[in-house]
Amino acid sequence: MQTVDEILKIKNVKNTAVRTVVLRHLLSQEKAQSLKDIENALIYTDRSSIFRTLKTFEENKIIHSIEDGSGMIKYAVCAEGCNCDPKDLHYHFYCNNCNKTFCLFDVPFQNIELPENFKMQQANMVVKGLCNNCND
Amino acid sequence: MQTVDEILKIKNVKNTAVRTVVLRHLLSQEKAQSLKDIENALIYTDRSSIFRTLKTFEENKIIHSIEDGSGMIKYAVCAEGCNCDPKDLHYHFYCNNCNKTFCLFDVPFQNIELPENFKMQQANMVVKGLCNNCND
DNA sequence: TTGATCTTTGCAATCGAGTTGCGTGACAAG
DNA sequence: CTTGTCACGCAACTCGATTGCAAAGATCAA
Repeated sequence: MQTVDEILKIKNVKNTAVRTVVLRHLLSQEKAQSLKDIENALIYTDRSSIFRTLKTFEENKIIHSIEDGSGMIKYAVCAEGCNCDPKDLHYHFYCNNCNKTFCLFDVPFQNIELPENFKMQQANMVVKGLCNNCND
Repeated sequence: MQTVDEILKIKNVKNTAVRTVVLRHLLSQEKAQSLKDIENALIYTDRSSIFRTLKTFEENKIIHSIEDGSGMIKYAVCAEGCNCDPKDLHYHFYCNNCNKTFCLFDVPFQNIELPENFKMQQANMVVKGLCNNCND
């Protein structure tokens, strides 16, 4: 696992106090985090600062965002070497019971045969159901 | 194509003035519609009435909702015989240029191998890119 | 038909996630 | 030291989604 400093350096993003704590928090979580999640975890950091930090991270492909249908955008750290190209896509899983969102890096992402003359640039794939903790 | 009356009857939803115009509008569009789209099209119908109508339609599986990342939930009429089960799932396509959302009923939806003990109940699959009109 | 009851509708208000404007302070270049 | 750029925190705002409430309409039993 790369460190906060290494990631920021590789992605050419200047290191600041807020960026460090936000990225450290994201790395420490196994589930994708919403702005509110981060806000609640980092009570001394302002919401708008976290917001702008997330935008910066997303622009620089440090994190990617997921629309899981919860009404809040979730963010997760990109895998090493990810460029957020179609080839880097992966499925997400949203648990209807515990409301957590996982990146399914290990589930193969198959090619989708689009209709004539449609071009894929990105995708947001969310499978919903029960996660291993909630599925009895 | 089924008529508005037939669909409401099959799905056991009482026919009312608002329901008729909303469903008729949805049927007439080839793209998924947001609440605002419908509001703009049906200028004599109140937003909250449309909103509650959409909720009713969704509960009764007349329509399904799509989170395409535009920030607005889009709605489209379910295909005939759809029960909104995993087997009825299909991909959606969001055009980054014209901001329209299509149901890709003809694109086969493959089984996804979830990790051990994860259970799929629904899915929200959105491919983003350029549609046939916008892809030069 | 009448009255009781339940549902639908329209209006206005509220909620909440996301976003922006602005002033301050830190840091860097010259 | 001066100047410029950038990050930060605070407060305000935007806008789609949602709800409370009362009036209008539908339903049903007598």
